[in-house]
Parts: sequence; C-alpha cells; structure tokens
Amino acid sequence: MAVSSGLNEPGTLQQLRGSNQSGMRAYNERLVLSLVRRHGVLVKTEIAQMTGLSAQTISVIMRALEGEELLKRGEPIRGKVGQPSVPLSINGDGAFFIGLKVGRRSADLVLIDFLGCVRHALHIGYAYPEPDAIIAFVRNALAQMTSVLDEGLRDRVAGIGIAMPYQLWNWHEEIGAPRAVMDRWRRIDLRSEIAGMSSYPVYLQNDATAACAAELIFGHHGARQDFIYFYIGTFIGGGIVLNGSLYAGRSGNAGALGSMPVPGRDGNSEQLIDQASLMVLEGMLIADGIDPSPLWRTPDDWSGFEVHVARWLTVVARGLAHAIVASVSIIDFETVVLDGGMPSAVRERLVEETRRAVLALDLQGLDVPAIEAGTVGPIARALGAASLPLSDKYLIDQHTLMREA
Amino acid sequence: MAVSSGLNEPGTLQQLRGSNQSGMRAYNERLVLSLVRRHGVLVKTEIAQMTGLSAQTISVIMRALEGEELLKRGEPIRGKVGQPSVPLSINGDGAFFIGLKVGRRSADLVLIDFLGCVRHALHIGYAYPEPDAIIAFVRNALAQMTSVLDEGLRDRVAGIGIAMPYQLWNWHEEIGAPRAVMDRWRRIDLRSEIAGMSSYPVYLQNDATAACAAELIFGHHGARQDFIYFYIGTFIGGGIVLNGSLYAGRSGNAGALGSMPVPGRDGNSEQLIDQASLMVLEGMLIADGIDPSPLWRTPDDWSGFEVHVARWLTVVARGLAHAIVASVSIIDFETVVLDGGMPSAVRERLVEETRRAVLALDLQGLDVPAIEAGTVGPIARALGAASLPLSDKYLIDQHTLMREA
DNA sequence: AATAACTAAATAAGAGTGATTTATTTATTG
DNA sequence: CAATAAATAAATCACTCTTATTTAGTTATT
Repeated sequence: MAVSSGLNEPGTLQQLRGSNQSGMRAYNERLVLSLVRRHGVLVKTEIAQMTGLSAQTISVIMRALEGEELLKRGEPIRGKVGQPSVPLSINGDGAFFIGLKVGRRSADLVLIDFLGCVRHALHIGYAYPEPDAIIAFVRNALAQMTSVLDEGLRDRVAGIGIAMPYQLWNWHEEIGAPRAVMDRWRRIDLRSEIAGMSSYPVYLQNDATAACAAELIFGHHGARQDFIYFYIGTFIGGGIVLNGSLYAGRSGNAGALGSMPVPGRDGNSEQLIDQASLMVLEGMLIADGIDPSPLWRTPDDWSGFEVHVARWLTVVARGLAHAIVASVSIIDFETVVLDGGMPSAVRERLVEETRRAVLALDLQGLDVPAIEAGTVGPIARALGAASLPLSDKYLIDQHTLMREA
Repeated sequence: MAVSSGLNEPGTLQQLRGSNQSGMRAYNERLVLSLVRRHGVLVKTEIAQMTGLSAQTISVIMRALEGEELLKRGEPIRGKVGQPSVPLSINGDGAFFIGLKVGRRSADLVLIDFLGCVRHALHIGYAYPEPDAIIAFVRNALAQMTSVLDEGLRDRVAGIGIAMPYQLWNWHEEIGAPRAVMDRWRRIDLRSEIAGMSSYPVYLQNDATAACAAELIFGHHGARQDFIYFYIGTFIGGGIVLNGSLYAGRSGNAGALGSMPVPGRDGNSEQLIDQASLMVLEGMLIADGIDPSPLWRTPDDWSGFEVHVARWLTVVARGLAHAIVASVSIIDFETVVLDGGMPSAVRERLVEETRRAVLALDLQGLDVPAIEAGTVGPIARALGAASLPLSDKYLIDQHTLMREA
C-alpha cells in the first residue's frame, strides 16, 4: 500500500534530519550489507578494517544480520595462523523483490532474490502499452510470482519496483498507439494502482535510470564510484551514479540525456534522442522500404540490417561522443557505460565507435573517461525496477543515511 | 602544517566508513550550525522540529555550541504564551578563516569571520603571477592578518584556503608570462609551501569552484539545494552544488565547464572557454586596436567598450545557453548562477541575454532552470577560498558525515 | 610425535557516550 | 490563578568501544 518514488522523493524538499542511535545502527548495517554485496565474500575482520568499526561491533552486527538470514556463513578458512575465519556472503534467500518493466512492445515482470538472481519471470507482448491491460497483467501475476517461493520465504518479498519511460503519453506517435489510449496513461497513476494490489511498497522510476541502478547494484565492475550510464532503447535515457549511489535528482528527472543538445548533420543543434535511439534506426529502415519489426522481434539478431546498422552506429556514436564530453565537463566521471536493446555484438561495436568518436573531439582540460558496455544484459530494466526496493531497504545511499525511525 | 585538498580528497579512494557516537554527535552539531547559518536566526524548538531531534538533545547541543562560542543568544522573544524563546545565531567571532586568491593580475588575501564578514584584506598586483612573490606575500602577511584580531581570538583561526586557476602553467601565453616563470608553477606545490608557514590546515581549490562555494555558503538565496555555477573570468570555470553541498568530484575537477563543447560560429564545435571568457573580449578589443587593460584596471567600469561588450555578450550568452541546456540534461538543476569579473550592470545584461538564449534552444523533456546573477560580489573567489576550511570543519556535507575521530 | 609458544579470530563484560523519555521548573498570557 | 510553551534535569535506553578471555589453529623446539 505504501507509495514511494525511489531514492529521493521528487518534489518533497527533503529536510536535513538529525541522527540518533537507531539511525547509526541502521547505517552501519546497510554499510556492511553493501560491502559484502560489492565484494561477494568477506570475513568479519576485513569488514572491521574497511569500516573502521571495532571487531566487536562488527561481531554484533554480523550476528544480527545472520539472525535475519540476510547473510550466511561459509566454510571456515583454515591453513593460516590463528582461529579460522568465517567467510560471510549475501544470502540469496534473504529477501525478494518484484520488478515490472513497461516497454513499447512488451512488459516484463520478474521476481529476484537478494543476490539479483531471477527466480521467476513473466512476459506479455502487445502492439502498444495499455494501462488496463498492464494492470490486469500485474494483478493476475502477483500471486503466481510469490507462489514459486517456499512457504516460509513468501513474507520476505520487500517491495515492487516499476520501470517505464518518463511521460509515456508524450510518445503516442513514436509508439504507434492511438492518442486516446496514450491519454489514459496521463490520467492513471500506475504506482498507486499497483500499490493498491498488495501491502508491498511500490517504487517508480524512469526505465533507463532503473537500468542504471541494475548496472550499479548487479553489474560486474570494479567498484566504480562515479559513472554515467546511457541506455539506447526506443528512446534514449540514462542515469548518474555519484559516490556509489544513484543520483535521481531533485525532480527525479536527472539523466534526461535524450534532451542533450548535440550538433546535427546540417550544422544546427539537435537533441541526442534524434540521433541515438532505435527510433532513428527504425526510421532509416522504413525510409528504404524495409520492415523494421525484426528489430523488436529478434533483439538478439539484426543480421539482416547490416548496412543500416553501420550507418546508424556512426550517427549514434557521434552523438554519444558529444554528450559524453559535455558530461565529463560537468562531472568528472571515470567511466561511461553504454547499454541498450540491441544484439551484444552491435553493442560492442557501438562502444568501439564511441571511443573513437570521443577521441576525435577536443578534450583539452578533461580526463578521458573509460567507455564500457553494460554487463547486466537484456533484463537490465526489469532487474533495475526490482532493485529499487532492494536499494531503498538494504543499501546505503548518500541521502538515506540518517533518517531511520 | 596539515595539507588537505578540500571536500573530497582527489585520488584517494575514500572508503566507506562506519559510524559511531562521536560521529553522530559531530554530524548533529554540524547540522545545527548549517541550519542556523542558512536561516540566520533560529530558536531551539524550531531546530528540534526541523531536525526531528528531541528538544532535550537540541538543548544539550546548543549549550555546547554556545560554550564554544560558535553560537550566541539574542534577546528572548516575549509576547507569546509560555516561556520566552531564545533566538540563536552564528557568532561572528566564533571562528576565523584565511583565504588566498591567486589571479592573473593580482592576488588577494582575506581574513573572514564565522559570518563571512571580511575583517582584513590585503592585495598585490603584478604583471603575471610568480610563485616566489606570492609565497613571500603570504609569508609577510600572515602575522599581520591575525594581528587585527583581539588577543583572545587569534587561536580561533581555523585554516587557510587557496583559490587559483587549475593548472595555471598551461596558460602562460594567455597570462602573458614568460614560459620559464610559468614552468616554476608546475614544479611548486603552493599548498605545501603555505602549509609550512603555520600550523593551520591548508586547502586548495580551483578558483571558480571556490567562488561557487562562496555563493553556496554566503550567497543570498533561498536555500537552493542544487545549482550549477559559472564564473566568467580570464578563463571560465564553475562548480556544482548537489543536495546543498559542493560536489568537487572524484579528481577534484568537477565543473571543468570551460571544456564543454558548444557550437562554434563556423558550424564546428568549440570549447566554451573559446566563447565565454574575458580573454575573448580582450581579443575583440585588441583586434580593433583598442587597449584592453582597463578591463582589469577598472573592473567596475567598462563604459568605454560598449560596442564590443554588446557583441561579446551575445557570444557568451549563446555559449552559456548551450552549456546550461547540456547541464540540465544531466542533472536537473533548479538554478543556474552566473558570476564573473565584470561590472554588475554587465552581469545583469549577461543574465538577461542568457535567459533569452536558453529559451531559444530546444528544451523538450527538460525543466527550464532559473538563471540568476551571483550575489557575493567581486570577492567571491577569495571568500570562497576562505570558506574551504569553514566548510570542512563546521558544515555538513554528503561525504564527511560519518568520519570523525 | 609431543609439547610449548605464538598468533589470529571471535566474543563476553563493562565502560562510555549520546539521544530519548519523563517530569519539573520557569515565564508569560488571558 | 489556570493554561501554555520553552527549557532542561534526571533517568533510561541503545549502541559502540575497550579490555580481557576463549577458541583454534600454526610454528618451533625437544
């Protein structure tokens, strides 16, 4: 029933709150969970060193987390002097989260465990997204989702996250939906609708930003603290990670990367979305009389479109390169992550071309960021949706530090 | 003797530290100081409400801060039911800070009090900055600076901040200095040199970012939580404020706004510094055979240059507008602050023209930010330098939360 | 092989700190 | 004088830290 937006409550001027013992303890527990998640396996003394907390404090916290079954102990490590150390790791069965991705052609519902493994997934396709259909889909699916869990684990579902394009109703033309249907999106509050179905807290986030969250929490990368993430789907969007936590912004609209001004082909300035999105590739195909529908139907195989894909990649890389250089002029990101709804081979080529395009620009005064492909895979958005309640309840972020009960 | 970089230690991967009671208390004290600074005057119950802390806790904290003479009580407010409430405000004599600005034509040294009032200021002019001269200037001035304070207050000087252009040595041509002199800058570590003169901690920051810090801490604005700041001087730079605190970035080089790509006059892309800086105006004047030196000699009166200033403003506003739109595509800043070394009338015109230029761009998908002039005045950079130790020791920021002894 | 010395991990007990709760005092209005 | 609000003292509670102890191993010596 609870309705919550995600990391920062947009609109709400979040007052600076004081801190008390329970807030401190909660912070330390989240810190431990975050560290164990990042490193996979840690022993207590390592955590004590990393956090600067005393061994005894860590001992107490660990026992509590183990008692809640959020952490589990491994086989003691022998062969070193002294008492064997007990490695601790995230207990996959510790908590579960539901993620809903609403896309242009389909919706996905996933149930993930505390490690980010998908325990159950449901999918519906459609010509265009309709609120009623999606609400019905979720309503029918919810019970089924949790029923795959053992009886005793069902009360560990901690919340539902939704990932969908920002202001979906503005895109009726691009999505190919009747205006009337898309107008219904404007009037409906999907978050409240879904919140009404259960007692879970419900979170809503822009789909590209959610994908960024998935990359942050579940991605395979070496503890990146700051990065900017671009997700190239039907549209383009992204997310910002600062100091190891997602920055959603004052209004929840940080990372509106599609609106970034970039030089157009005719010398005028365009928005990045006009160069770097699947809509552009689709337009190229249609202009040449080719049916673009395999782009969506077989997102792992675009082998029929080689010529157009190559042309498209050049445009996308050029646009991205400008956006990247502008980004690092503002925030000195060490890494840029590129991802999107495309075959992984195409994504690798995009990364390569973007690297080249960045180096072709004037970089004086800047550190060149590393440019890498996303590591989460095609379910990034649904996984990111599910990561919203996880992050809110169990991980530290810059803002939630001192505001527990 | 201590050497410290400012808010985040660049290069150092700041580990996530745990929290303990002293960290909690320090956080709450900084929180109270920050709130009183922001609101000017507050009574204890207001602070208790704002922070969510109990009245008793605030009572204890306030007594401690009053005991340290960081806060001072005002006349009790009578005329309401109940015991009169005691308004508390920042005690200007509570702490003092020294700021050094190193510029292209001059250096300034200021001593400010806890309220940001300048208690003493020294100035030297030069044709170009030389390390030895500046070090000698500081060495001779330090004793004089503190001697203006009453005997009992001299040990309340909390540190020295330095504001100077990033990698000064790269600009020998623009600065008009012999290459050999500027190369000495490359080898010298001004921070260590100055740290060696006293036991004060010394902080170093890019001059434009320091000006941004001054705007954040001493500016007259309504509690802005997120803004981007542009400082147009000989070069251009800026700063980023997120969640009410300066974001210096991983490498300390966030806000390298001069490197932002913007459309050039010939259709190609240029860097913002090539459009929005006093160097550009200077170049325009020289190209027309006019002596530009009054720009620096009488920074409050550019009345002789009306034609060129008008032309320059158009170029600057167009460049800034692009940079602003790119910025809000990444971070949804609610406000843009423009400042620089120019007469205030010119600055007002710049704000006006920039507002217009922003509205002429494609803003789809973005919230238009408010664009305002800086409120600190011509000493922004020196004041910002002095604000670095203040901020580090007495104000909350997102990172310093939990890392006290 | 048996034993002693050493080391590291884990944790129990007690101390210390700081926020909260409860109760009381103080100052003022009506 | 009753009602009310601000301020705070005392008692309580929660959490981390320090110190000391236990446990379980390795390494060196006999």
